[in-house]
Amino acid sequence: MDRRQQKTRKAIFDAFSTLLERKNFNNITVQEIIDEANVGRSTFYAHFETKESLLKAMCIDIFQHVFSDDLSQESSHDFSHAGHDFHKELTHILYHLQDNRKNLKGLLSCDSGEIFMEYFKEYLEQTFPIYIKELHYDVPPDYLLNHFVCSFSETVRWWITKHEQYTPEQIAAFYVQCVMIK
Amino acid sequence: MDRRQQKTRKAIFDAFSTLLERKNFNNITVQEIIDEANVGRSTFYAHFETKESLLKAMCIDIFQHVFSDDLSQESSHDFSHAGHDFHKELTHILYHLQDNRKNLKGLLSCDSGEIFMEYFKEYLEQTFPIYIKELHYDVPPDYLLNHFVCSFSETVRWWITKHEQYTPEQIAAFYVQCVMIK
DNA sequence: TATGTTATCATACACTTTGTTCTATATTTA
DNA sequence: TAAATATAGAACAAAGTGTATGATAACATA
Repeated sequence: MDRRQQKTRKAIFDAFSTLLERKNFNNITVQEIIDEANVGRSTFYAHFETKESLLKAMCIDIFQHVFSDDLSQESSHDFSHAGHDFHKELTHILYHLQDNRKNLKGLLSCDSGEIFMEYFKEYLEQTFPIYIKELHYDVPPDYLLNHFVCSFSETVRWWITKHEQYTPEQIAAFYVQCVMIK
Repeated sequence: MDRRQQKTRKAIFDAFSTLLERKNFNNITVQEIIDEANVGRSTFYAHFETKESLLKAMCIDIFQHVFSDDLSQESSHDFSHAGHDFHKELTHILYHLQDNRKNLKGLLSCDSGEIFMEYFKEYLEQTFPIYIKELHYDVPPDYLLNHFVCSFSETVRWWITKHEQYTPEQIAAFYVQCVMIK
């Protein structure tokens, strides 16, 4: 990739991130991003079709780091250890998210929040099934998956936006305690 | 209230509802609402400041019906009956929501979904505490409340948008089973 | 019924934002 | 070095927003 493209892309990402700390996604204009990034108008549109494309690209960027080294490949998944592995995987994800908390606070603000959460859930829907497939609830399987996925993503939102004082381990413990019937 | 105002308000609400069935909130323009409602431009702005105000007004309208006759006033709240009352209250809310499912499907579509969900959660946050105050989890109280509220609102979204075949009783049962540790 | 009040309509308007197109310039790659 | 490519900057059309105006119609009330 051309160094110029890399620099431009980074400048736009950084500018977007800076703006997200100050204001809602919907109230940020392309012009502001351009000014903050110190980049030409046509240059921005050479990289991203719309403001939404930029948001999506940033989400994908974050999730690539969070879900790249997949713990589910590393550890055993006997039924007996399922709870323990699940807890480990969650903590792992939470640590990666904590590294991005500066960006996440902006992404989770009001309007862009829904978009971020949608992508987040997509990843979780791929990750969670192996951990909950052994559970026997009397509910439709896709309801159960939705419940686990939504509860966790909302836990993350609760943590990042309002309760940063807790550690990833604590957050994982809160979640598991509420969601796992013993 | 002037009959003309009532008629205009209803026309705008109906138009908005119709448009929400066809397209996302963010892609609906004020001009489209005006055309569909067959109402003058300045008339629209005499009623609502922005498109978002209209959305908010519609949400409030729905929730007024859903949460108006508050079951929590009617029934006993001994600890022993808490579970039963909670189930009854949930079913009651779900029936009201089912009556509005035509509007809700539109409101829950992508972009406006977040806004609807926010208001919905505000109401639930007022309704739920009495039902969960007796539960003793080792998690922060506001995390627990957030967990119950989010799980239920996401249950509603799951139901309205994708699984309308279930009855309110079934949905309430799914939720309670997943959320209540026995 | 007569009268003052108020909501509506239609139009026009200034303003903001968007996304495209163009050319000259600078940077990169081979 | 030469060809290819990314950028800056400006200009542009198009779409949407919210406001202001005066004429008309519907309303409430005495």
